[in-house]
Amino acid sequence: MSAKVDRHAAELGALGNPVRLRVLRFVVQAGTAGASAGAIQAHVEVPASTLSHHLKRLVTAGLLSVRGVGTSHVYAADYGALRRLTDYLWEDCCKEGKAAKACC
Amino acid sequence: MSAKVDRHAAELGALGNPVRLRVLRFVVQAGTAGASAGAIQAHVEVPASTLSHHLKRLVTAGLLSVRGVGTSHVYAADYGALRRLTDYLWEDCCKEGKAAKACC
DNA sequence: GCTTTATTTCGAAAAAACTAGAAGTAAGCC
DNA sequence: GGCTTACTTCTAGTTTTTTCGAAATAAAGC
Repeated sequence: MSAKVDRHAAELGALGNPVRLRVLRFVVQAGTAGASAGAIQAHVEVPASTLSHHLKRLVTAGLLSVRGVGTSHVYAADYGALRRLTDYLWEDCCKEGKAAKACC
Repeated sequence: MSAKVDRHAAELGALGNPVRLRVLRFVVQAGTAGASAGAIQAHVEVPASTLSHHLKRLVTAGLLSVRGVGTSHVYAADYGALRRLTDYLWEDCCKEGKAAKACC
């Protein structure tokens, strides 16, 4: 029960960095085909070793998946995980509020 | 333009901690009336000084607002900010994808 | 098998986050 | 004015994050 909060907090923490957030959005926009580490690097413009570290964290958090294609590593978004995460933030919104309809 | 990414990354970073995520959900569920620091503390069970630190960060990130009521400090969620944040993650989803309808 | 290309792992230093006890502030009550 | 309640700020120690050059790995092509 508490594991759920921890997992989602880890996911949010993974997104709580400008470089990683830009990476995630780039990959989300790339669709199910995903994007290679090289393509991502061209977009975010950070050293390869730094990017690799950030990609690893996004994968560990479960927001991205990797697959090897030749010498390239292709990253794709886990849309299900992302949906569950955004839904979680709004879960039971205003359940205590009486006259509160404006919020959700 | 880059400020937007940075701001949202700061918001996500603010949510990237189990204690703060539990706080946000509690306050979101409390509706527009909000919840006092004391009520929040009873829910998350951390020392007052630790909680105060976390609350401050959520306010600084713009996800929560505070107002003083007597000796109490009442925190309320900024539903607009939260909505903009969750929308941002899905913005332009699959815009590069051809046969990708399943994701969004 | 050697070279190139693509990316990850190692290592190490600087910055930031997390935690919490102790002390401070501020409103309300007697 | 003094006491209580409700929080916040100060201070400090520990852990985590962030960064990136250099070295390592791994698949392909010649």
